[in-house]
Amino acid sequence: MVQFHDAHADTAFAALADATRRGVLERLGRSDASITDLAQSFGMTLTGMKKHVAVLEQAGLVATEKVGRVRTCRLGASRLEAEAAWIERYRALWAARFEALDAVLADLKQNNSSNGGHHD
Amino acid sequence: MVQFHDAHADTAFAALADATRRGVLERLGRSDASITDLAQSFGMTLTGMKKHVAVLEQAGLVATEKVGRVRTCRLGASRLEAEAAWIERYRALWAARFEALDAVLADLKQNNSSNGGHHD
DNA sequence: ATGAAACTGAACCATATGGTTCACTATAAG
DNA sequence: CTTATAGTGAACCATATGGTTCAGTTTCAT
Repeated sequence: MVQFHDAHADTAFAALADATRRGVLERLGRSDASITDLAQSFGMTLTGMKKHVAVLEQAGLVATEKVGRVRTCRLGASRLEAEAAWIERYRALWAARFEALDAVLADLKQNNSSNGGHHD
Repeated sequence: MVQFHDAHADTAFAALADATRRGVLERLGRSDASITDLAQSFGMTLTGMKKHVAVLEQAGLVATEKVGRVRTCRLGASRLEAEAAWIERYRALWAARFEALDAVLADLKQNNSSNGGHHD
């Protein structure tokens, strides 16, 4: 029962798992924008876009502030650092596994001509 | 209408957006495992685990091979390279935005008074 | 040949997701 | 004061997701 539940990774990756939301991040990378701006850019209703923004905000990827009647969205203070760190950690796992595989392959190549060596 | 639809990013991030699936990746980082192994480790039915593995396989994060009656799962050939690249690209966007913010703040500090504090 | 083990597939269930419309509030602008 | 603009919230809808059970199928061991 390993289980290790990381709620932040859940919400962050879920937020990134949608093309519209990734598009919003890219858009906000160019300049801040209102909900209306975003809704229009991505051809959807205000309400729909507001939900996407809420998801991104929940994940800490976007920050918003309402002044007057317009809510302005910008990239969140939490840069993608946590997510990048997560991915890097797993890339290390991959590397380790594939190094092991490489070792096995090298070994096979060595014993190849001599006898019928068998591994794992 | 920016839209830019990247189907691979969709499936990859969606695959990562689940704690059980991330746990499976970690588990496979230690050693290959059968569906039964994984199901037991995570306290769920064979069928349930098989679905998770299917999702990971679809995303290219896991590869499986069935020999005899047991299907062995290992980390996929697609290391998290695409995902890491994606994230790095966006971290660049973040950096650009925050550099702009820094410039604004620096400007403010200039015009403020001769004695300045600090930011960030 | 019998039976257990490992997987597979279909059907089902509850909840989440991505989107809509409609009614409403709050702020600008005339 | 009146009206248009920007956003909000509730209700709804279709589909996807994460899980289950149950009924196979194949393979391995007796």
